[in-house]
Amino acid sequence: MRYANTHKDETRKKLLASSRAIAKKGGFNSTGVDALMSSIGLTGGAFYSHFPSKQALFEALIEEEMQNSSDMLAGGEDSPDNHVAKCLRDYLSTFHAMHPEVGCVLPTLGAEIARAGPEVRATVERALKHTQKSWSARVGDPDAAWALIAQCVGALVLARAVESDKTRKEILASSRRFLDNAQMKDLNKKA
Amino acid sequence: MRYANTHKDETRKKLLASSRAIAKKGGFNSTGVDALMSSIGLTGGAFYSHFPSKQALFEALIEEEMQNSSDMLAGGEDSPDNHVAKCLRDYLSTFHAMHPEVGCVLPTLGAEIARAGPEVRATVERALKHTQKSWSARVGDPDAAWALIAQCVGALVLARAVESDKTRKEILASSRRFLDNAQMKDLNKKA
DNA sequence: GTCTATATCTAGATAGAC
DNA sequence: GTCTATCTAGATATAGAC
Repeated sequence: MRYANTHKDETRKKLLASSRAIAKKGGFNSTGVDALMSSIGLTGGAFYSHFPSKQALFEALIEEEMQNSSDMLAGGEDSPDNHVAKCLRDYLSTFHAMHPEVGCVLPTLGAEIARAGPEVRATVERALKHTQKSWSARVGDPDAAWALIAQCVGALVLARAVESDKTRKEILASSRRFLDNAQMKDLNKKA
Repeated sequence: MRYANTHKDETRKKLLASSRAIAKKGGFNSTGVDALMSSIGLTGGAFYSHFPSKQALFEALIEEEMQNSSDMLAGGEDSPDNHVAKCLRDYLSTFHAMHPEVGCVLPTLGAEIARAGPEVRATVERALKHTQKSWSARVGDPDAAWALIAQCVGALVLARAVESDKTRKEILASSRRFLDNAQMKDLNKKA
């Protein structure tokens, strides 16, 4: 063979990594296969050795993204008591708002997910429920767990939709303070 | 003239109304000018008698949408004390989640707004601040006002991103209960 | 596995007839 | 103001050479 055993895997990994960033920044539909491939130094035609269609890439991409987010947010058994508070602080940061390419998929691709097929949405649902369950155990309130997730996603959407830095920061800070004031098991311990 | 004085205005109105629904349902970028025009019984070429570009339509559309939402959510001086609670109940309804075409723009087009120019985002910012100010006065807490808006938008994104009706309803109900339990001036009065 | 070339389709936008 | 026809550009996807 002209290429090493690991070559295909590595290309696929690079393609996924690069596509995730590009799609989160500019939208998935709005980005062409050529652009995705040239971002890893290849041409458009080579794409179809890795995925049967652009849609298949979307599915793989969302699965990977949700897996990552959900693992990070849910946290392990060894996570500190203030794990949720830490997640909220990071999620609701200016850095996150300013860098969609390395952030959560939901604020950027949520609408495209909503329009996607049942398999994609089932993947998203599984991951969300995983986070919600974990947070529910930590904060001692299943409703609050869903509400925290919603609050985070919504605040990011708003923060990115406004024009001024001032308002952006205000939205994020207000969300953080609001959640800090909510009485939940571990939220009031210092992050 | 071959067309009545009011003809152009009416066509423009119909175009805007139809485009709003279509864009909120399927995304703005993903929908072509031909589709928008044929939805009001015209052909693509006629579009450019009403807007200089597709982007100009987007700007007009977002402005109109945000104006409507913001007027509705902010409410007049004669609004009842439980105005905010009523808004939350309607916003966080299954009906809203199932009918993006007649709902708020932010959950569906928030990401596209984030990628748009400064003018569009400034419009959005103005409208959001209007709602926030009004709600802040009503609930007596500026942070809570931003948080409520974020919670609403985020919950809708999540509700539409999941696959099962059960989880969708759970997310919306949890958000409603969480906000009901938050102690704010008018939130605990029956909606 | 990747390349170039290409087929096919759809997009935004313009020109000129009516 | 709207139509048809068309230009140009970009998209997804395939074919065959290397």
